[in-house]
This record gives sequence, structure tokens and C-alpha cells, in this order.
Amino acid sequence: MLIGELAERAGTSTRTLRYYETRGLVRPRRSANGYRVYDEAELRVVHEIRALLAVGFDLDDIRPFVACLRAGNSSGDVCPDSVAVLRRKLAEVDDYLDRLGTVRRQLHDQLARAIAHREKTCLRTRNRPD
Amino acid sequence: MLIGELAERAGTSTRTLRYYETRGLVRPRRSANGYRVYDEAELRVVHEIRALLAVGFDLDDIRPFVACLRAGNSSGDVCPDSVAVLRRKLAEVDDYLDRLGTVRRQLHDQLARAIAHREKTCLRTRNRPD
DNA sequence: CTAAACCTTGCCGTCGGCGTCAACGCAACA
DNA sequence: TGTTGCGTTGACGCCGACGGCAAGGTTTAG
Repeated sequence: MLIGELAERAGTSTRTLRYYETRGLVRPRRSANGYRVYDEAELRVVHEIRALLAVGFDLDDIRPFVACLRAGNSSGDVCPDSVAVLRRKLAEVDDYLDRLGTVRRQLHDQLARAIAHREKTCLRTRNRPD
Repeated sequence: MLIGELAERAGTSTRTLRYYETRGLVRPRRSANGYRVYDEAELRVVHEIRALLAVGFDLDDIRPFVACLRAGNSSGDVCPDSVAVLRRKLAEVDDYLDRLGTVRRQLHDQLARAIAHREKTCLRTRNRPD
């Protein structure tokens, strides 16, 4: 399988696949003319990468999952390094959820106060002979 | 007040203040020698900017708040444009909270399954004469 | 023979909020 | 008068995951 086909089957671009390669996540063989040649397993790898990216992982975080797949596991999640990343990410998300909740409350209160203030001003304005 | 003093009183850097100026958020006078001169009100403005940045606003979002302050209001929140931004941001945060919640669930489940799988493997391994 | 449809490497552009020089001018003090 | 410590503009660097383009090589079909 050449890069164009893999890109299409994985729903991404050749540029992206070459980028993953520079980051050490995908390793194609090379044919005689220098073309990248991928086997079927790489499709799985690329899907894993895309899925984790979509969840908010960066490429460094994803590396253990790829290694886990490449080691022959049916899932990229089951290796200790992957589990460690999952734990860390879950903690990060929880943290972020907390802060975002705080921000939400701040915004909500701020909005409520601003609207209340505008109500008052509006009443004063309406009671004034304009 | 010169730029260094404002930077220190606002808890930021001169670079930052000059940047805000290029983005049209802060407008100092100039003294004869070309130095930026800020009046006291600008301290308030910079504080507003910093507070909103900390909440996750970008500089474009902040512009209405600064204009509101500059228009003589006691708070930057009370003008219609500011309220509109607050509403939009609140909606964005709610949206993000939703998605982040979904991600959290995904991560949690994924982690649970990975650990369960490791448990099984571990048992099999322990039961095998290694 | 040539065009089209692949492939290659390499390099610049993107976005935001600055940090970090460089190279210079101005002010004040010993 | 030299040093120190302000100020000025301008320009590049950063981060991350690519997009897009240039300038070439390869293969296949007509």
C-alpha cells in the first residue's frame, strides 16, 4: 500500500502521514524507487493515532499506544505505559473540568450582574423624560 | 506614569503592554522624548485585560470591555457589546464542558477496560508455570 | 511522445500572546 | 564623562499539527 491509498483509507492526508513518520509514529518500508510502502497493520496504527488526537492527546502521548499495538496487542491501551498516560490524561481532564466549572460560574455571575446593572440603568432611563 | 511603572503595578511586562498597544487595547500619550505616558485609568484597563485573559478570552473578545471602561463605566461588563461577548463565551464554555465531559467518560471507560484486560492477563500469567 | 497521476524532499505559513535579543536614544548621578 | 538604567522600534523565536507549494523523479495509459 502506497501513501496515497493509506491516506485515503485512513481519512487523512499524505502530508499528515509523512508528518507522523518524522515524529516516529509510523514506519513504512521503502520500495526500490524510494516510495513509502505500508502494510495493513499501519492502517490500524493511523486510526489509533487519529482517535487519540481527537480526544485531545498530543503525538508524544500517543507514542506508547502505537508501540503497544506494534508489540502485537489487540488494543493499544493495555500496556503499562499506555495505562499511565490514560491515568495522567484523565487527571488532567478532571483538573481542567474543575477550572472550567469555576470559569463558568464566574462568567455566569458576571453576566447576571451586568444584566442587573443594565436593568437598573434602563429603568432610570425610562423614568426620565428623554 | 511610564511603561515600566505600569508594567510593575499591573504585574506584567513592558513587552506585553506594547503588544496590547499594537492590538489597540491600550493608548498612552507620548511625552516630548517619545516615551509612552499612561494615566491612572490605564492601570484599571490593564487589570481588566489580564483578568479576562485569565478566564480564557482572547484580545479581540476583550476589546469591548476596554471600550466600555473607557466610556466611563464603573465596570467593563455593563455595555451591550460586553454582554454579548459574555453570553457567547458562556455558551462556548458550556459547549466545551459538554465535550470535555464526554471525553472524560471515554477516558474513564477506556482506562477501566485496559485495567480489566491487564487483570485477566496477569491472572493467566500467574497461573502459568513461568 | 506525452500527459496525467502518482511519488519524493524541503521549506515557508498558520495562530496568539507574548519572550528575547539587537541597536539605539535619553536622563541622571558621581 | 562615563556608567547605569530607563525608554524606543524592529525583528525573530516559540509551540503543534499540519497545509501548501516548488521542483523534481516514476509509472502507466493512450
